[in-house]
Amino acid sequence: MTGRTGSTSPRTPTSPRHRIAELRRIARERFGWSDLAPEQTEAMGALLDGHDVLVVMPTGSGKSAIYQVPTVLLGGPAVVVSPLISLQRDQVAGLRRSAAPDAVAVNSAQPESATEEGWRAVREGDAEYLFMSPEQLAKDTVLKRLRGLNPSLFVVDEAHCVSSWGHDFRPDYLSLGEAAERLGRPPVLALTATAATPVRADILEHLHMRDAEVVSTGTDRPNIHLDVRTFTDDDGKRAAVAHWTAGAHGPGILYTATRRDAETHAARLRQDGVAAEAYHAGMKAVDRRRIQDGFMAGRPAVVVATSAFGMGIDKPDVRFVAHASVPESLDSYYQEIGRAGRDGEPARAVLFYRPEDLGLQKFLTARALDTEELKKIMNVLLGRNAPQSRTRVAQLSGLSRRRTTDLLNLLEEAGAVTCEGRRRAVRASSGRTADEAVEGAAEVFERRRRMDRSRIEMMRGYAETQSCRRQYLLGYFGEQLDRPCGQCDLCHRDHDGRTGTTRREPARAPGHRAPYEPNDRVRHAEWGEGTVMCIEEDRVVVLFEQVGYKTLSLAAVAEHGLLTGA
DNA sequence: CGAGAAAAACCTAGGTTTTTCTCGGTGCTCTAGT
Repeated sequence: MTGRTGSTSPRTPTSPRHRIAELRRIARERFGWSDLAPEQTEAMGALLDGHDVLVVMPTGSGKSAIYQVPTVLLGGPAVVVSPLISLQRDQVAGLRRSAAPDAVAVNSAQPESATEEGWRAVREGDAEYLFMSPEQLAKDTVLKRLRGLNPSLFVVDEAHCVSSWGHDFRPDYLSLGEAAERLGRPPVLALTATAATPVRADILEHLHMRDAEVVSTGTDRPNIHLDVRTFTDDDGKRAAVAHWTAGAHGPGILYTATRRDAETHAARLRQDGVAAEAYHAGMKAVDRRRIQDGFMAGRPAVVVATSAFGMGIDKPDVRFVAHASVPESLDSYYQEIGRAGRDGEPARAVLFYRPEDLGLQKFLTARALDTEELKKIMNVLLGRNAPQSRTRVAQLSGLSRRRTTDLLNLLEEAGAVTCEGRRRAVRASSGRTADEAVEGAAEVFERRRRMDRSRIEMMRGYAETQSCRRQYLLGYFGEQLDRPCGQCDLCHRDHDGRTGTTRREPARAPGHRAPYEPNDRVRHAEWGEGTVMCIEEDRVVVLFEQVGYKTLSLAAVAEHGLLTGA
């Protein structure tokens, strides 16, 4: 096999129909997939035409095929950004077992010899898929080598991580767009199972996607029954969680907010004779692997876990996902319950809710901003005319590399610094003092925090809504469900009337147009412009760009003219 | 923001109540010391 360095594969112009037939043939012969869904071929076709594509499809519906099949036609390696090394391993192993082209991974958890062998295999055309973390793509040496390979696709798997992790936990996610540019800017493909409006915006922006085609199959998972149980005291809730989970039909996952709760709930379930194991990031890697593999194979039947568990779990027959405490957003919640019922059979999502639990989530999203540190960085940059590397800025300001990246991202978003050239060197924007820059960055930080807070409030909204849960949930993701779902606790309450409440009518009388429809653009005097997300019976939820999600009473809106068309 | 542990205060000598303190979630990578 000759090396691929320097060669670009010519794209043969073919008719769309011929091309789809070609994709189907490859899917069948190389991957063993008997058919492709229209959404899959649509996304593949767009990639072959050189477009960027954002795909929002439930896990298990064949998202990976969307880059795996076209890569064969494009004749260049695909760079696949994957958040977890364990995930990379699974994906590499899966491709090696098939008749499809081979895959390799580049990461710190394998011997250097293995990594070198991986580079060689891709260079000489023995492998077509190269899996790596965002952190790898932050390194100059890695980007240089990649550029020499002329990648045909830049794929970001689990792309919601850009939004959920990039802003603090794993800042290298925010530099992936830059990385794609530096390795020659092939078409960018972002894959995720769920993405609300602000998450999509984050993905498109930070991956530098241009005129991206959005392919979405709809978020709804109608076979998952939704249920919320509300409690006032902690002990009562704990007892109910233990009792319900012990009696539930597994396999299932019980999510907790803390590692300690994971341990205590698991111990209690074992006492009750349930094959349950705790799982969290504080455990040894071998134990985590053992529990995950065991769960896939059927034992333990129940994993009691923090949010560390789940990504890459594609077990079809998970029958329930219960939450002993609320997560920090509906984005996370839907991601987690989406692990239930992938086989299409009935499954249950139960949230054990106590308003006080929101406090922990508020704490976890309430990191403080150190303006002194921001100022140090700005003073370093303002004292120099030439652009500085990030490492140099860290040295000069006496801050860690990690912290520096974090703060520079903030300053960049505020327009106080600009990044130049291929090396992402930074310099201060002209005409701004250090204080002004710090103020701007603090504003960006505040806006982000308001958004985080408003997400928590939407979580509260879901738990406390009195209308259909699924309508609320889908509304959050910008989708409309025209009638109550009949598959949640509130719809059941309405149908059998056991609780004595009267059946609730839909928000609008027939033939009468509601004052607002989802996706309407509106303006609020104080909160600025926003988009209507969903309408409950007497309330409307609006996503404002500057302040996040807000729930307004329709009566108050009408009486005081709070919202105007924008 | 809230839970649970530890410390302090209580009223009267070692248990009980009140106050203070600490901790809480996600992973990569590189390096130093076994």
